[in-house]
Amino acid sequence: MEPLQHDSLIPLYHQLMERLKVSIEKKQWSPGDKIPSENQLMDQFGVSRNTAKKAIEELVQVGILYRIQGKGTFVAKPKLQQSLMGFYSFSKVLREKGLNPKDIILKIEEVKPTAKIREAIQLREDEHVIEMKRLRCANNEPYLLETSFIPKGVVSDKEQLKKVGDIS
Amino acid sequence: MEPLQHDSLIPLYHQLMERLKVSIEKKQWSPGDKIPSENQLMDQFGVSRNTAKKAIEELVQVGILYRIQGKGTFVAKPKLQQSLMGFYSFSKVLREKGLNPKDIILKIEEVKPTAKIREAIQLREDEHVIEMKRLRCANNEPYLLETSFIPKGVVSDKEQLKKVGDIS
DNA sequence: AGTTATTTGTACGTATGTATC
DNA sequence: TGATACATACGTACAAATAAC
Repeated sequence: MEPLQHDSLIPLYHQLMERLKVSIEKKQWSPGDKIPSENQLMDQFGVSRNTAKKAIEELVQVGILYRIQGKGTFVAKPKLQQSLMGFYSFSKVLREKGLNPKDIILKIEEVKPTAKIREAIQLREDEHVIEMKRLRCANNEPYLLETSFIPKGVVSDKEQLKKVGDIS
Repeated sequence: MEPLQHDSLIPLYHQLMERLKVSIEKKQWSPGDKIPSENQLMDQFGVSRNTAKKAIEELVQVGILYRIQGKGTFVAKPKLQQSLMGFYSFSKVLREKGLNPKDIILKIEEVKPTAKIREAIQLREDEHVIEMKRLRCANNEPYLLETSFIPKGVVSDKEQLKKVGDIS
């Protein structure tokens, strides 16, 4: 492993961040795997613990890693999987902004898609979709009425979707 | 101003974060205002510069503050205004996750809402809505067909919405 | 059950670089 | 030029959670 460039214009923590990111993308570590501890990164890359920590925290921030005090730092689930969760979690963003959001699910049922919908969403003929109508609220004020057609393959069943809807 | 509790279970940077947040919510500072520098916060609250910085960075993270090197730290635009941008920027989240999202707007026009929609979204009788049909894609794969009815008051006109749609 | 080692979390101090004024 | 403010980076110490013995 080549050393980091301590005289570079690019901050050390950023260089380290990239190294870690690459290692994950190259599948050197898999989701759930423990990556080296801060102390180990210190030795391996010749940086201070603070710098190692900062690099890790950046990656935690973007959802690539997660940390458990006393245990270690681990590779998070792949981006796609995460973002599929995020698809239905607009309100999570709102909550992070302190907006106390609430989505009221008006309708949620499996339907046979019309030809038009099937074409738009590129489904096979036999695939079903779930239709969900949601009234999206922030601070108890509705702001958006939304109808979504979700390929059934994306979520295993209605219950799961409902659950996602709740936490979303 | 009461001092922070250095012996509390709640971390200092978290306490300071709350103080700053409250000051902003109480309108002691307005959007665009400069808040005290790290050094000033050090003196005012009796914490180290690192701790002051950490508190600020947390608030930057959630979009309450923003910083400009050499100038200072400033209060960001109100949350609601920000989140209204976020309403139509699912894809921003996806891009942050590296998913190269693209929303194809299939339809976008001003319509008279049906009574049902008007009731759901709590509109006055004379208010119009914008109907938007979007095909949401990630990595060139469509995953969701969405119909939204957006109160006209939320966005000034179709052009603005389209713009938001583009960057979203 | 208790002790120790490991790992992350918090907090301090210091120094230097970079951008703005 | 100098003063101010944020950015990066080092070091240190102790606390808290976990795991292993």
